[in-house]
Amino acid sequence: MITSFPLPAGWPATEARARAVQEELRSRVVLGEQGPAPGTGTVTGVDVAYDDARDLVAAAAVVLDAASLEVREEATAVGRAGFPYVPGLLAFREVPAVLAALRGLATDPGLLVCDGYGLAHPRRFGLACHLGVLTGLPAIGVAKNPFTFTYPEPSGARGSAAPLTDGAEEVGRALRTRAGVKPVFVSVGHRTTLESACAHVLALTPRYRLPESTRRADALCRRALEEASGSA
DNA sequence: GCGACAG
DNA sequence: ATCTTGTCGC
Repeated sequence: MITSFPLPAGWPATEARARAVQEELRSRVVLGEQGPAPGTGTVTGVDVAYDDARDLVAAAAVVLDAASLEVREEATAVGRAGFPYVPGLLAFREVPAVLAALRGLATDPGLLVCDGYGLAHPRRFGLACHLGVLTGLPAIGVAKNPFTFTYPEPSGARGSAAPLTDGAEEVGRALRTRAGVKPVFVSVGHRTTLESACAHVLALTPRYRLPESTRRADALCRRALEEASGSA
């Protein structure tokens, strides 16, 4: 079923307003909190898939048991994308759909694992920060690319990490989740620390480069998009 | 001005 | 993100 996503208060219509919203909301990011202990409670992966031709966006939220990585609950939401993809403004394209999917969960999401950045962002307010602030949940960002940031290559061993930097500032970490495979780029979203975020990511990657939470959410939102496209 | 640029 | 064949490896 295709729905119309409710937009959060003050939702911007232009890029300039969107950047202003980021500048304003970033003061609400809570840093320094330890956050949930890796391997305990629940962890929720969120991801979004698109069908640009039909202007469809599908979001998925998959709750995993943090210890066993078994799926506890899943939810999806499909609707129209209300914002184009603009580097640095990804959240405005994905947040309404993700919030709709999260509202469909009965289980406590625990930690939110987002596909993209948190503090590793031009204005230090990436998708993971945005979702964290709007939901109040602890959140982290796990991206597949370093974006505009730089990092020294971490050693080839799983678990090795190197700082992801913007000038002299460490905005995240390049973390090797599989030996000899390109690292993932982890950053803090809300209510947790970079060390804890990296520990969570390692706990979520026993076998593949990307967190199980992300892989499950990715597969689910693609499926939801297929079903919606087929019946539209 | 031009290129780069999370998903 | 998405478009796409074959291919190497566990």
